[in-house]
Amino acid sequence: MEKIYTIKDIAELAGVSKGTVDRVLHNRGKVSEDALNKVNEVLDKIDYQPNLMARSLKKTQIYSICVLLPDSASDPYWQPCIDGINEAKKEFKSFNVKLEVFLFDPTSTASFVETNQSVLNTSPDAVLLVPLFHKEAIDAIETYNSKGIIASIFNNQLKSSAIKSFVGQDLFQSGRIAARLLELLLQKGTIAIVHIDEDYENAIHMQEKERGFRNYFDTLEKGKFEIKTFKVKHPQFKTTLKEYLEANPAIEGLFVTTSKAYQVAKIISKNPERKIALVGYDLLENNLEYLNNKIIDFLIHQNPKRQAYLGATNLIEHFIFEKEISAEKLLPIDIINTENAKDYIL
Amino acid sequence: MEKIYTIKDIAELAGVSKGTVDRVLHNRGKVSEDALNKVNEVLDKIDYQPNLMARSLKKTQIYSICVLLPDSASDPYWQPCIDGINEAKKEFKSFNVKLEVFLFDPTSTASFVETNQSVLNTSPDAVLLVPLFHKEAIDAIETYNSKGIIASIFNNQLKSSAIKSFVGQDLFQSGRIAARLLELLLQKGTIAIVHIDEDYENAIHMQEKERGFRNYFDTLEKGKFEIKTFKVKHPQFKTTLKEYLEANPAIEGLFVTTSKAYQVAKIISKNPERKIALVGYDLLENNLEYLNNKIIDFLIHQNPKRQAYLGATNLIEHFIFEKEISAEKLLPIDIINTENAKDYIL
DNA sequence: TGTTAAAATGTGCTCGAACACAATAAAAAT
DNA sequence: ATTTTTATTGTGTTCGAGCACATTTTAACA
Repeated sequence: MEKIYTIKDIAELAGVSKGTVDRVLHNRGKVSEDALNKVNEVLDKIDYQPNLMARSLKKTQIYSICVLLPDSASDPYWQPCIDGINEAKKEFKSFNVKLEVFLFDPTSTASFVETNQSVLNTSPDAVLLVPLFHKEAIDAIETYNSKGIIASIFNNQLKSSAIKSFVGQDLFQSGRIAARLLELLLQKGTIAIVHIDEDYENAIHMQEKERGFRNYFDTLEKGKFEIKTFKVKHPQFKTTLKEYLEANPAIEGLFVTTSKAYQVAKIISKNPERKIALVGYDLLENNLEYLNNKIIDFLIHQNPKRQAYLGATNLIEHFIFEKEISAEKLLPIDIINTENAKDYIL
Repeated sequence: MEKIYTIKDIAELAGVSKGTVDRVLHNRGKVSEDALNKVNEVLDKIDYQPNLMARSLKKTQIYSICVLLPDSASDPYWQPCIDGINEAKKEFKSFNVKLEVFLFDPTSTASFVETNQSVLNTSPDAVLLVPLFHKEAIDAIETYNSKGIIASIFNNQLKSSAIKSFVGQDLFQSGRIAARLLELLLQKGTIAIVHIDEDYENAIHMQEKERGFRNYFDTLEKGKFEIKTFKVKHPQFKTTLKEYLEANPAIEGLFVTTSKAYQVAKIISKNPERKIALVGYDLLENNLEYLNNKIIDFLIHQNPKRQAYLGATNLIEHFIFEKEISAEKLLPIDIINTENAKDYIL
């Protein structure tokens, strides 16, 4: 148990007043070289840890953090994010931080831009956002940056020097995991990657997952597996997938790169004689239902709640504990089957 | 943004002094009925949240928590626990808590008893321990309890009214997960549950895992799987398992209930013509090696680091934030394969 | 040498809760 | 009615950091 030093202790050891120590610690200047040396000598010798209670008690400034994410009314995937933010809120409610959530419509670029404008008008100290629209997100982040507002992102990776922090998963690896699972389920055969509900060109996450998935099979003994790709957007989805499967009777496995595996499961389950292995993403209620029916074999958990929570706490702790903002935090990629699913929902 | 009330605010609203408010809040008595009513009326109306910074700044009492766990020199499984404790230590170093680790020899009951005695001599405020020896653990916990020392456990479940908190996993469910994985790997056939390195009678975790494992297959269509059990303690282990497998050529899958799957993998790998599916526990380096060689198909992660961390923070937050101690915290049971293993190690 | 400006240093208050102690009011005893 | 006892209420200090302001020291100039 080492002694805990206070500013007063340091002042006494250095033979100066606590005002001077304070000036040295925050290098506010107005300190003679002589005094500076005396204080630094003491600081080198001891390990001074400022008392954070005292600091945050004194500081009256309230740090404001805005969180921008898609409205879960449009896509239930986002609900856990709000829960994660609320958890962070609760945990740090005693501190001088204000967390405010702004929702935008994930189907509308305009809504995203507008919401960013609203956030900008509150001139917060930091913004945590889901960069759903590539170009617009970059624009928004650069605007924040130019105004001295810290910008962090989560869920979707995005390369920009204006971004201070990213929380998410390694999507390439995520694709490899799906591949490994389908390998175990099938041993050999034809598998289709199914991209639904989003534009392939705009959805980097789909591309990365596909890359990882194919990469895994490329390193395997050749000839065992054949990998196809199937892309389709929502409205026409049902009939097209049905036709696609009928046209490709060799397909024994599907990898759905979005959280919409339940839609695929619905179609598969109509033809129970044809057994098709199915791996998808996210613990939506619809997905869990088909997981329990064993139509879906595995789900990969992207842990949106934890992503949001960590994104928020990373910023909060930066402000109140002066912690370094970690540039990248990759979450473990959880494999979910019928038996461990319930542990992850809460 | 609701207003944050202070004791001074309450005093003004109730028309009394802050000393009186303080006496009401901590019901230290010496308050007239009239004053009590006035203060309570205000308290009912507003949501008073004491400023924890101010409180812990004033309080000079240092809470002491002792952590008792097996020495990782005897079993590398325990190393992550120490890491978890250190993480908790670091996170709360500014607060008035002292975390002290005491190690015991997991192979020696006497060592466990002695270490508990040492802990008792420091008369801590709380103890967090791994109750490796059933009877002795109960005794120790009751002693702590009688002296007003809070006792929490992690890793191994133990039923006793003297225990304030348990952090761990649902071991029955854990067995079911292993079962589900082996079902997927084999479709049908003979599987053996392998209990090694510990006394089956004293190791409740083994029994629970076996129960869960068998329970899963009991609910399946009969006749597809046959489940056997194989128990052996360390020294004679190698030859006996080898003989057992030769005597039972039908066995196509093994479920190892301890962290020693690598020992089984070593034997299996000597005979590559015979393909045996293998599921075990814990991300020890030896296990990971065989996982990457695809001798081990899946590992189940018990997350000892997080168990220790949560056990510790649960107690810490009880002391400094007056949080309720949660009686039971069951961690998710992570499924690990070649592709997501590295995310869980850190 | 005296005066003024500038630089350096020290002092004292604040944040909110906790608690010791002083002050006041009410009740009891003379 | 006055003193003493007891019950109730209020005041003031502390914790450590941060910062405004007062004070002292040193340098610059007339």
